[in-house]
Amino acid sequence: MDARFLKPYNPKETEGKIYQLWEESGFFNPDVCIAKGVTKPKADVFSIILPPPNATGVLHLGHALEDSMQDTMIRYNRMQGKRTLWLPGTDHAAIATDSKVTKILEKEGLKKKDIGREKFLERVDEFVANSRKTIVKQLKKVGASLDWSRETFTLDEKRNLAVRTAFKKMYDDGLIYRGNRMVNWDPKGQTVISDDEIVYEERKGKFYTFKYGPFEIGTARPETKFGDKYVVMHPDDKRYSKWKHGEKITVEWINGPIEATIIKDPASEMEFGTGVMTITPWHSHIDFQLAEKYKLEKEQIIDQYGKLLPIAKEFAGMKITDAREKIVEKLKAKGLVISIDENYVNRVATAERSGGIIEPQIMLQWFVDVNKKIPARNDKSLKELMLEPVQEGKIKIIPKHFEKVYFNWVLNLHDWCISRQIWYGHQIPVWYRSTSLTTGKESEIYCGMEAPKGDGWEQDPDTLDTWFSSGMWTFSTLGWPDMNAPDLKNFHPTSVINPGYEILFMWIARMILMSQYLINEIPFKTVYLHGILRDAKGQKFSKSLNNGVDPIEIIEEYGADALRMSMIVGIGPGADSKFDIQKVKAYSKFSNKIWNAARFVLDNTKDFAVPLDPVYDEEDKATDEELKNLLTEITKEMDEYKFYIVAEKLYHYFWHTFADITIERSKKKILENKNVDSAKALLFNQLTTLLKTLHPFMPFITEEIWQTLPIKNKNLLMVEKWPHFAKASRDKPL
RNA sequence: GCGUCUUUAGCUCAGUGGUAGAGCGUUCCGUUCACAUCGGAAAGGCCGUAGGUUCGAUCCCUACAAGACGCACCA
Repeated sequence: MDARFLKPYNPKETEGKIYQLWEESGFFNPDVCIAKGVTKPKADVFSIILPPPNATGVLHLGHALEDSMQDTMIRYNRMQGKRTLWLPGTDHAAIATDSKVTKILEKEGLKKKDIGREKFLERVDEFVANSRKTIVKQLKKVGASLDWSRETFTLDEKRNLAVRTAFKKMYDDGLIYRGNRMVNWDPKGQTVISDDEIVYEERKGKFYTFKYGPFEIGTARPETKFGDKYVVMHPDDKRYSKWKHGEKITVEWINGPIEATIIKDPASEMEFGTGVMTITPWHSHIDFQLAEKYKLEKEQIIDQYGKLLPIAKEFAGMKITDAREKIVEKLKAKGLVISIDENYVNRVATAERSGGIIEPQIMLQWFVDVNKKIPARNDKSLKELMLEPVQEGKIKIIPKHFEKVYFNWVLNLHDWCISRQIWYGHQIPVWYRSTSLTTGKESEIYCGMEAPKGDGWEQDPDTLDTWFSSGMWTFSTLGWPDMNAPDLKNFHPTSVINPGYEILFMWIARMILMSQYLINEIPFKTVYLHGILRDAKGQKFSKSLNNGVDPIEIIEEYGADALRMSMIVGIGPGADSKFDIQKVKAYSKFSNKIWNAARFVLDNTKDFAVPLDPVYDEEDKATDEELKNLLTEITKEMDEYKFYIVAEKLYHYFWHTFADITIERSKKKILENKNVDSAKALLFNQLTTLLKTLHPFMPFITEEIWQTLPIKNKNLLMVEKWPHFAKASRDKPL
């Protein structure tokens, strides 16, 4: 009897040692599994690319949830004899990392602009290297059986090549264009962001009604109104039927009289306010559309720092928040203020990362055209390429209702703004040269893998949206653009991707786009979405609430197996869940239960040679059948990704059938010396079967016990075969 | 405005076309040997509301209510 079994199960003593054992075996790497004969060279393939954690810091509990789920899938399929690859990596997370390091520098009293691009990037690299080390350590603690020999990074050399290759191809195909369009400018982060990086916040503000000539107009943003020389009303609005479209009137406005033009368009809702509005095409999406429609003039009012331009005359140079009240005061003095509603609730667009209030602006940026027909893809657009595989069922989203959500999003998709005015990221592979030294205007443009030959070329200083590179993640990690890379051939399309539903659009959709377009293949067959993990009160984990829980601390106290079970049992796909330490405690008790049951079985079967084909008495036979039936059931459920049910069933069977009934019954038999062989064989066989089936969920303790079992020529449990009783393929006990 | 999800025991959640389950919690009883990180037992739910389909609905359909979320708009 191993002395360790005389004490309660101690995960701390076990986990590090066991992980090392796994790592040294090399079995995380499917090639090693084949080389060592535990996997057949032509076995089916199962592959998952780890959603790369942002290289901005440490992993939180949500990651632990994701890692537990994926490791469970991976271990199950590895035990099914498949060529199984789980590939790790980290994401450079452009804006997130850039702003994080910027903040760190600020604390040191350093400004980004002062130290320059090169020095800044050095600092970021240093920071990221540390974060990545921490992340790897954490993933190992959870027991993640990731193939570390294939570890990648979205910003490393190979991925950089992939990104440039993709950009050039899209550029050459006319899918990437540069244009002056309405974009979301973040004055705080000093960069453009995509629609998906906006977070709307409800804020109480003021809503002003001003006198504008013969009309009354409403606005929440008086500071944008300087250039408003178009007044819009609904064509059917009888109140204004005397005014004609295109009619010009002179009105007294902020800085004196201006000539205003009447525009009749249904964009102005009759029910809203007075039914009349003025427009600011440079700083509003809808106004921009109207301006395009009627070929109206557009004037910039606010600069990129959120300050008013000379058009504001006496207010020029003022920040918008300061200017707002002063402008209202001036209008008041001129008798143009009709009313002010103090309780107006507005949804303010803010930048996800910096928190800055988005100022829509017309700017020259790079975009991906999602509607252009692509000859090489049967004239389908990127939008269609995104819809098709999901519609046709080639990609299955679990839970299914997210497919609807996905379609909805794709159908409403606008061109994707991919340029960012930050330094950290993939620099846009485009170079400009001005032929005329006097104007300094870019008149030559070159897109390529490397800088063009000749003098005077300057690379576009902008970097790409982080999702541009992560969109290529399933194949850039496997060797693309080398279409003959063995990993790409073997492991793509990947089997499953397992992110939270909140990045269905940002990431999943972009991966389908990139994969469909660049390699004409789906990126994954199944999207298994998980929900958001919240605290016990149902609040999101966040820094401001200071309700964070460190998964490593939980593991230190209760063990990785207990944490993993608590993250799996009863948490269905796409469902949010509350983290409760009680649940972890319950499964750490379960760990101990397994431990002690193993001790009992080992103790009572130590001098017993388990026959290959044991003869069971009647009740043991029934018990044996019961477990076989359970196995058939859970194997099916595992293949259907219902591991949240399987884990619970195994828990229940182990505790309330194996421990409470089978073990108790065996005690009686051994004591009375009746059918002892049957009892002992059953104990041993059921324990081994249960260890195998529990292994994907609780890898450490099951492996630890497995290591002490008296079985000849046994391998690591992680590469043992998942039991299939239907085929009557039994182990070879002593 | 368009759309999605949730509503089951005190709490957190599974689940099934034939009048319900788990974990934790509560109460009681027990336990010298695999395990006090234990065993046995009990209490506790007209499965959000109202209709419909059905021999029969918690499960399917419709409406409603409450809560959460997504998208668009917000002059």
